[in-house]
Amino acid sequence: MDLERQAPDGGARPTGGAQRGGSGVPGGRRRQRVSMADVARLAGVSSQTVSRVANGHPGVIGSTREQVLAAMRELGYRPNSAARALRYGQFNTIGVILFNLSTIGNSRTVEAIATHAATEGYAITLIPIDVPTQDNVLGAFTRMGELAVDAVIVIIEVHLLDAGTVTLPPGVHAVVVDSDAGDRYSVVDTDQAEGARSAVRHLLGLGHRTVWHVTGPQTSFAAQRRAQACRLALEEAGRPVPPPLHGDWSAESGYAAGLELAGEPDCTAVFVANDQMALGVLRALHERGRAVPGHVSVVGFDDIPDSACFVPPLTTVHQDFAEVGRRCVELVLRQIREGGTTPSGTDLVPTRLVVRSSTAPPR
Amino acid sequence: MDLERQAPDGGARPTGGAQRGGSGVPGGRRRQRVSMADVARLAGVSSQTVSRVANGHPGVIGSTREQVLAAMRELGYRPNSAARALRYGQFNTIGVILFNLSTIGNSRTVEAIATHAATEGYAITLIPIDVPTQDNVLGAFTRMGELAVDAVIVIIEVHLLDAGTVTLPPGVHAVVVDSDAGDRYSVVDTDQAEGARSAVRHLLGLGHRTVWHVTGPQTSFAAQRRAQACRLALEEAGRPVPPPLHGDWSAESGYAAGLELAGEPDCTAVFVANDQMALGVLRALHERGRAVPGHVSVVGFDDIPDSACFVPPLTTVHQDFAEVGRRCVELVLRQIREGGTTPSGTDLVPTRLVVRSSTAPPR
DNA sequence: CACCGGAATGTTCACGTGAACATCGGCCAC
DNA sequence: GTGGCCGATGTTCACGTGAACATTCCGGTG
Repeated sequence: MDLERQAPDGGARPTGGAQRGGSGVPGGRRRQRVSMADVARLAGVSSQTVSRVANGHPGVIGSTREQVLAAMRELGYRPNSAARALRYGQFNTIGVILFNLSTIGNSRTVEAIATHAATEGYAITLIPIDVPTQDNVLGAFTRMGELAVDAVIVIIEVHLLDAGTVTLPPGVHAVVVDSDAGDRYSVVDTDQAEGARSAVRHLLGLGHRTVWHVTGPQTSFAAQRRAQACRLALEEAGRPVPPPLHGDWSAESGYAAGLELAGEPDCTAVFVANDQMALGVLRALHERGRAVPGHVSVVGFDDIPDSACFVPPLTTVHQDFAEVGRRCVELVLRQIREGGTTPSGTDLVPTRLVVRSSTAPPR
Repeated sequence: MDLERQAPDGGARPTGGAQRGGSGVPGGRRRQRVSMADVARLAGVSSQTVSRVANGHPGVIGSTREQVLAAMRELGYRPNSAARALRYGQFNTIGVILFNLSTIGNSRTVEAIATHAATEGYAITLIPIDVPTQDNVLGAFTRMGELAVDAVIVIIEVHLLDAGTVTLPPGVHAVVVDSDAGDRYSVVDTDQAEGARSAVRHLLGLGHRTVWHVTGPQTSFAAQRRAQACRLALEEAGRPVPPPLHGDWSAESGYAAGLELAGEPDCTAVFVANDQMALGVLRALHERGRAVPGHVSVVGFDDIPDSACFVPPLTTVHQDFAEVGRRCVELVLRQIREGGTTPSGTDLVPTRLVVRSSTAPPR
């Protein structure tokens, strides 16, 4: 490979036209990068001057700059980020470790992270984890260390199976999404508790005596917090707390819970921990002839786009995933730039109750 | 060079404890990487020997290897991928350019790409595009060129606004998902036509006279192909072709189309181009008192997990996004490894009709 | 006992970039 | 006229790695 490159380099390259053919290579030859030295040779300057032009440094006279720019264009020069990274010890890349990209919330968050990072000149490197164990997270972290990454964002909404919380190597810039590691890392999260509370209060405010709850998987921090806030809100209001039903975020599990709820004659209001399970609940209630919101009111969580088209359109708690992603990037960049202390604490993104047609006063 | 480095290094570093603190840096000092030279010094060998151990090369005697490994562990050494990339001209990273990660299909595909790439030792670098113009794609491509990327996977299911198809710089390893660029690039895609055909045939087979169609956005290749295949299947069977209704993938737009369909008394069967719009159609039909599948049969496309919990559970065409992602990675890796010609052509992933309760013979 | 071969290890260097320093030339003040 | 200064450009070198080549040391062979 190097032989192949150096032969044309010394001989043919500086002759502009020939180089052009070599770089474009429609034929499918291995792409061969153009270096500063190539540009310098064509422009008749030193490679340092090319570097100065490339980085917009002052001290290059106009005519020289023009020559260099022309040479860059002609050769199709692009800086080599590996060399830059080596030089600077900085990579302009943020690593994202996550479990399960198939969740609407997670993919939204990742999208926001990527978009926001891009505007700041950072790229995103993604490492998915199939099974969320402490070992796997650490393994991903090691890979991140080997990769060109300046900081890491960890999106793992699930309790780690073999340890209570995520433990990261110290001294690494990191932000954790949706976890309770707030005392050790920067955490960004939706304000789960406030969201759940607003859902419960909405239902109580309509006149329901109490609110049943369908939880997410017990391994999920978010599910836990929503369930807890739901219970607290009921207790605060002095209402009885019905036993929670457990789901796993899937519509299927919501359906199962809904079938049970349909068998509870005094159940008039349900707060479901996410919209997909709410879809299952709606189906079950419909199949069992329990009208929504006539007999039973239902509130979801997430406000996925589809929820406006459920039958009936779902009252739900809106989560601002984009904002979560944005704040992650901001926090991480601040850490990188200030170079320093990992500020710990939790940054809560507020929610908003979206009232549609699945809730009404009890009859 | 070596003078400056050896002075502090030779002095302070090898003292294990101090170094440890320097590397871990809970205090917040800028993280300073441990290099091969550091390990070599501690182990009392040359850095080349460390390199040999790190890469599992033969020709290192057991005792030496052990010493080096111990030193690595003690210092927490991790190879610097930027330097490796510079050395090899290879980055072990695949770039993914995509428009809209919020689609279930896209996020699934990306997840599969990331997972599969990870098992092959490749990481994923993500660049999202907010508006799918040719310029933006080229811009993303330029960024990819600057970044450490060996190949690119382009996931853009939308016609580019200012040009018919995606045009990529020649001579770059690339795979395109869901596009018609099959004559110039490797393309991986779900077999849209076969899927649409199976949906239509299913409905005709149940005895429906013809099938109405709700399309996706007209800018989408996939939507186009599904619509075309739907029309062809009807024509082949000698059936009349009702005018297609146009949606934009969203449940909302499906709802609008559904309201129109509810006003067509002779409409007994609908093929909707994706499940989310089908959700809207179901809602509209329900609100207008058109029973599904009693009066109207509905078939979707995608088989998103929720569709099993629609009311009624949706008959739909299953898309194997994971397989699409897997094949993308395979193709791209083959191109990287064979170093050569971009094989063009289209690799079609088959679909599967999943029959649930939203279809029945006409009354 | 000189010599050879091969295994273990060390030394040199290049990858592309950019900071630090060196050089060169012109212009101004004395 | 000469010294000094400043602005434009060139030269050197290190970032961390690993291939290629060099060296050392050993046992074995003639």
